[in-house]
Amino acid sequence: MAIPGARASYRHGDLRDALVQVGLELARAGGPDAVVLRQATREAGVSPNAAYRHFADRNALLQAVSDAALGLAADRMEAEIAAAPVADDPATRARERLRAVGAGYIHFAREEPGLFRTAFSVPDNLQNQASATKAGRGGQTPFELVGAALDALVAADVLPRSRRQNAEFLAWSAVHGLGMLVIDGPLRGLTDQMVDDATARLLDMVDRGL
Amino acid sequence: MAIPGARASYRHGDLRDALVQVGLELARAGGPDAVVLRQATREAGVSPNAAYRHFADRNALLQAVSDAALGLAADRMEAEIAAAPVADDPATRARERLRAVGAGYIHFAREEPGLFRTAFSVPDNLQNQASATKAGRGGQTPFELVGAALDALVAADVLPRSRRQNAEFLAWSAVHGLGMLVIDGPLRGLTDQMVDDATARLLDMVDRGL
DNA sequence: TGTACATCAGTGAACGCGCGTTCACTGATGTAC
DNA sequence: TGTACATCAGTGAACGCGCGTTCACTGATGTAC
Repeated sequence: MAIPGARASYRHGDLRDALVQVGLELARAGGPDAVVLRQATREAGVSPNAAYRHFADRNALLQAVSDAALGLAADRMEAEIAAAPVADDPATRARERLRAVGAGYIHFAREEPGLFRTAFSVPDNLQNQASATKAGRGGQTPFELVGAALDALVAADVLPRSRRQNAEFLAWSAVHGLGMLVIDGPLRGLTDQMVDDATARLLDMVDRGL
Repeated sequence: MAIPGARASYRHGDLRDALVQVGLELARAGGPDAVVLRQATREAGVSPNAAYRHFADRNALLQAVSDAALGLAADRMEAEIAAAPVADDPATRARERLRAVGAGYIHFAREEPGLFRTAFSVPDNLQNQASATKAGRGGQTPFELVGAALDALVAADVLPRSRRQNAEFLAWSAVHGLGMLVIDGPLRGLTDQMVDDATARLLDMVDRGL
C-alpha cells in the first residue's frame, strides 16, 4: 500500500552521492559557504543526522563537494582542449593546447563562479592534487592538465627544458588571478567580449613570457 | 573617584575607528569571515548594539575593515617601491618599479594572508578603486600603484603605448593568482626561498610578456 | 522455500551555541541663556 | 559663573534564527540455516 509521496524504500540507495550532488547545487549558487549540511540533507529529503552515516562532519562533506567541483573544472578544460584547432605544426599545436587549458579555466570561472570558488579556494583541497576524486572524465585533475600541456610544449621544443620546472605555477597563477578578478574583483562588470579579450592577452603574455 | 578598570568616560571617544582597528585584528587572524560584529564590540569593550551608532549593519563594518586592509596593502607595496634599487637607466628603473609593486603585493599576501583575503576578496570592495579610504599613506590604492608603474613603463619607452590599455589587469592577474595560490593553494607549503623564486620568475614572465 | 536474525542506514527530538539585530532606556557632554 | 536642557553615544536585555552535532531508536534488507 503506497502512501503517495512516501519513500519507495527505507534505505536511500546512494545517499552519499545524493548529498554530494545536492552540495554541488548549493555551491553553484553560493560558493563554499553555501554548502550547509542541514540544507543538503533537507534537499536530499533526509533527516540532518543521516549525513553522518557518510561523512565524519560538515567539513568532510564540503571536501567531497570541492573534489567534485574540481572534477567539473577539469571537464570544462578538457572540453576546451577538444575544441581547439589542431594545427599541423607540432609547436603551434602545443601552444594552442596550453591556451585552451587556460581558456577553459577562465570559462569555468565565469560560467560557474560558485563552483570555481568551491573548487579552488577550499584550503586543503589543492594540497594533494593527485587524487582520482578530483579528476575529470578524462582522468586528470586541472593541475595535471596544466602540467601535461607544459610537457607537450617541451616535447615540441617550444619551452626550453630548463624552464619547465614549476612552470605550472606561473601559468596557473596568471590564469587563476584573472579568474578571481573576473568573479569578485574589478573585472566583474566586464562583458563577455571584454573578458575574452583580456583572456587572450593574458594568454599571449604567458606564451611570450614563459 | 575612579573605580579601577572603569571607563574614564561614558563616551568612547572614537568608537568607529576602534571597531575598525579591532576588525583588522580579527581579519588578520581569520580573514573576512572572522570579522564578527559581536566579537569586535566585545574586544572594543562595548555592548554589541553600540556598533550600530557607526555602521548600518555588519556588512558596513566589514566594508570599512576591508578598505583599511586595502590601505595596508598599498603601504606594503609602497615600502617595496621605496626599497627598490634605483638604476641610472630610466628603462631599468621603470622595470624595477613594476617588479617592486608585484613583489610588495606577494609579500603582503604572505605576511598577512588574512588581511590579504579581506582586502581582495570581499566583493564590492574592488569595484570602486578610487576611494581615499582604500589608499595607503602615499594616497594611492593598490590598483593605482599598478597603473602608475605601468605609466612609468610607457614613459620610459619600455612598454609600447598601444599595449598600455588594461595592462594592469594582466599584471595584476598574474600577481593576484600567485598570491592566492601561495595562501590557499598548492604553493602553501613552500619555503620563503621557493616563493621568492617563483615570484621572481613570475615577474620575469610579466616583464617579458607584457 | 521459509524463518530467524544481525546489520546498519535511516528517524525524530533535542542540545547548546553564537550570531545579527531591535527595543526601550540612561546619563555624560556641550550649548544657550 | 551658574543652571536648564537637548543631544545622542552608549547600556542591558531580549528576540528569533539556523547551524552542527548527539542521543536513543527503528525497521528494511540480505544472509544463514
